[in-house]
Amino acid sequence: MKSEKISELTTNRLSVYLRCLNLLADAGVKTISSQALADQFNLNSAQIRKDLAHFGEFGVRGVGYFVEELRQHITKILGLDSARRVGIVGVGNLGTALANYNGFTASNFTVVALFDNDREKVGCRVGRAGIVVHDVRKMARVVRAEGIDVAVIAVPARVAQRALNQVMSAGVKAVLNFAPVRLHARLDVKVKTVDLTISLESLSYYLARPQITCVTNPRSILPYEEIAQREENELKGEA
Amino acid sequence: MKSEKISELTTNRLSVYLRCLNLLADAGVKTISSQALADQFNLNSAQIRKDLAHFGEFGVRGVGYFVEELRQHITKILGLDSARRVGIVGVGNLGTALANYNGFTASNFTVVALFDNDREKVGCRVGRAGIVVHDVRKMARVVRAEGIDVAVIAVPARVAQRALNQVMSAGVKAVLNFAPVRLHARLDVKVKTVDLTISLESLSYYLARPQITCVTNPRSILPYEEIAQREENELKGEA
DNA sequence: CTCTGTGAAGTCATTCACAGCG
DNA sequence: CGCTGTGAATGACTTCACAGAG
Repeated sequence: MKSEKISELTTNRLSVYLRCLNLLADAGVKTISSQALADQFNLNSAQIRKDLAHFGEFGVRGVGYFVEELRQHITKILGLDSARRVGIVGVGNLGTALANYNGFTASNFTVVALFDNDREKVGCRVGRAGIVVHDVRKMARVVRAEGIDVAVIAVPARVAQRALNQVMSAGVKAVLNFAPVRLHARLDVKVKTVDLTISLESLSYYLARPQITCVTNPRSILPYEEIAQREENELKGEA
Repeated sequence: MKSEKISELTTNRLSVYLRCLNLLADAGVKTISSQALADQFNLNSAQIRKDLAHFGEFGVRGVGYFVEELRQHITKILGLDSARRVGIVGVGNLGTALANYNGFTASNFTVVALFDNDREKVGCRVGRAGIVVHDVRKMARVVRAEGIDVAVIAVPARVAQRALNQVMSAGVKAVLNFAPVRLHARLDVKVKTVDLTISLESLSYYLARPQITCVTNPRSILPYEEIAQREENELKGEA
């Protein structure tokens, strides 16, 4: 394992590889070549080999990679072998939806606490799991008591920086932000923003220019057409 | 307006500039230089000038850009001057949260229909606006009747490709996908995926390596420290 | 022979630096 | 002067292409 800097593009792809390897392992596939893996998502095989090479030599020449082994390596690289405890700040529509979201579990994340500044909401229990809503002002205490590693910011843009500041004061080092603002964080705190406004407006740009051939998802015409045909046959009674 | 290909990185930034210009306009600011704009989000001023130059010469040398004028230009470039009608496929936690999401409105998007394959849900009305849930098999008809431009896929990963195929059959050309899978789309259909799993796992990677200095948000130490101080003073009764 | 790991080449994106307009 | 618009330089990421392991 060399200790150079790994770009976010690489870690994002590792996550994609892992997802695929989990499926392959479930399907009982034992080995896979970088080329076969690359074919799954229109990627270059050298890219995959380079991404993995940052962390060691996992492959066997002439064979490829052992699925189960590589799966475990990437799981460890991404830190998904140890459980993470999540706190969600903001119990609105989004915060509530995220509290119920199952996708966290597969990645070894568990939502253990919710925070809101609305007196009405504090003390309530939310969702299937009945997670309790704490007062934001008690954040530092709850973060310590519950061992929270990761915060999710699901408050209005107006108060997102304030929420982040509280989260940072409480000692949380990793934050997933859904508010459509650029937040200022300490250098030792990792903030990742999911900005729906940017995604939507960027879509709108392409919608306004139907002549532009889609840049994302190139080379994916052939496999689709087949699937589409099959699906369309399943639709009965629609013109 | 030159007709070269505009990268998604550029359209994403345009969306960020627009957000900032809207705030400036509200604050009564009349003109702004690329440098002042760049300072707002740790960006290079040449980057901003280049981004804008793709679409025309909007600036005035020695002065900068007129806020209101540039705001209108970018709004038009992103196609946000004409209203967009959105259909959401999948009325689970996420679909419901999105149906109630206010952020759409600011970008001139309106959610006009929901779709689900669950008989229990079809016919129900969801959220404040009481948007009706249609059977997915009626999608083509509803898309035509309601003039839907944009689809949001909020179904489980397992059935996301099927949902996309139905959406494409119905003639929708722009899709925002929340399912954690790589979807295959026709070349004339723009799909933008928001993958929470990737975001989370990528965060996990940095969490597993506290020694790594955060790569995103560089150069933003000084302004934060002040704000943090102010905020922390607001927190009474917390250690 | 096949498929990895990797330097070298290529492509795309950002930043520099400055001519030239207002 | 100050600030835009832009070629030229740099840097980041991807792909090529091949030596060498199994």
